[in-house]
Amino acid sequence: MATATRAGAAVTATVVADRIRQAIFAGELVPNQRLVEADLAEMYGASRGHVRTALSELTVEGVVERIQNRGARVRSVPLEEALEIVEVRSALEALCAARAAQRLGEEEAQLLQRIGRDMEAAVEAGDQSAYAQGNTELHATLIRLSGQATAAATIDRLRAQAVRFQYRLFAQPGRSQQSLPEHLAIIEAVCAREPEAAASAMREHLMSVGSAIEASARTSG
Amino acid sequence: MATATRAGAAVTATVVADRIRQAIFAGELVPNQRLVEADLAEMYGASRGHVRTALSELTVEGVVERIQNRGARVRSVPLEEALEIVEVRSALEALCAARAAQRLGEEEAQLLQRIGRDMEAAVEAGDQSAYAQGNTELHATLIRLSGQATAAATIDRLRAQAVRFQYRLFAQPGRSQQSLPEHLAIIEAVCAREPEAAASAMREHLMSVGSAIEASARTSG
DNA sequence: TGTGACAATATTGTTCACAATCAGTTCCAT
DNA sequence: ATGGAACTGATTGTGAACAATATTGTCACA
Repeated sequence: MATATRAGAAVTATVVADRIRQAIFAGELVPNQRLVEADLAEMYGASRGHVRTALSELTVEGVVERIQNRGARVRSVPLEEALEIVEVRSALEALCAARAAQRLGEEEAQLLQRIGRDMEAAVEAGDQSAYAQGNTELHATLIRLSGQATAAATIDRLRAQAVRFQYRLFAQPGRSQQSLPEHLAIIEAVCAREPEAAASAMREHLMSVGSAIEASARTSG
Repeated sequence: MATATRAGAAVTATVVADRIRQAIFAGELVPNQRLVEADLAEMYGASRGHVRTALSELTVEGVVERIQNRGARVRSVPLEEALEIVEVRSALEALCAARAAQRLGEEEAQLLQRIGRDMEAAVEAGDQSAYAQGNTELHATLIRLSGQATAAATIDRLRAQAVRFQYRLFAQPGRSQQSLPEHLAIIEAVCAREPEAAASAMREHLMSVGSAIEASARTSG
């Protein structure tokens, strides 16, 4: 159980919302888990009112589900919706990849290539954690380089919703071997400043992610 | 000033949020207009607490802006961001158009063609309002036929943010003449069950919308 | 006339107590 | 034993009171 924050600190609704989001992301709060207002208030050292508005905000974001008079729980995203989310992400990240290819400077190109080499090394060394980190870094970097703040915010929210399925993916054996070439293809296309090719490569990669999620869910329940 | 809702009715936070959203959409609340909690509470017959959480939710959605201790106001979306929104919509609606083309039944095809004829007739008759209605119906129908609930929700939210710019667009003389063929091209591609062509046509159309918004904003302020 | 300090007002932020509701349990009549 | 009505404990929903903060208005003084 987490220790309460030091007394007297202003724990506003936004802070509570961040903590809960983070806890869901870290797997400390699992889907369908009940979120009792009083418990959260004590846990984070906030008033119940703040917890309440935090839960309202998280409901709008789609990570929490509320039922009248029955409280809030971590929303359980069904497989079907997770696949939809991947499709939407595919469209948006393809846009970002294309824009990144258009705006790419020499320095940024080297950064992307460095990330590619790290991922390659991680696969060779069999270091899953390093590979996962490289994956996150690559996607985040491309989104950042695209300069599309709106797309970035949208993607962030969608990812937060489907976080459960992301985890399963990296646990899948042989997954990194399959996705590495896809990632390298994206990097290559972006560094070649070819927007169309970059978008294609990203779409192809996320289509493969979708298939992997589906396969993983169908077998492991 | 609007009359208060009948006393005793349960005016929950969600209802207040809907009303405010609607008021912004209808242009009754303009960008940068201050949203004083007590006023809204009286106007909608809700308690201040409900108004407060409604404002929190709308802030998350991006239609309202809040500053600590200084209250809420209707967020003024800058041109730059509006153009970003159009780009993101372009990516998402292209996805929807493609999916709609894949899933299209005979009945739905006839519906689309009917909408197309209506829009054509509206342009010939010079009926701006009918054309705008057809435009809304076409986009909404394609999104619905795509079966992509996630994309639909995302597009809805984005449109709510940029509503101010939509208005200007229809006021622009000759705008319908330009966009009609784009709309017809979308309908044709979808009815031909060609996903790629449908996506292309939609992208092209929204690119044109982007240009028109930019032109309109640069000249009129 | 302009400027700064100060007071008055308006508005938002926070907490708390109480009402409403629900799930589970007990108990009674059949 | 079984179905259902009433009870109980836990939890959420609601509104109002109070505190904190920003904005506006006032006035003395240079």
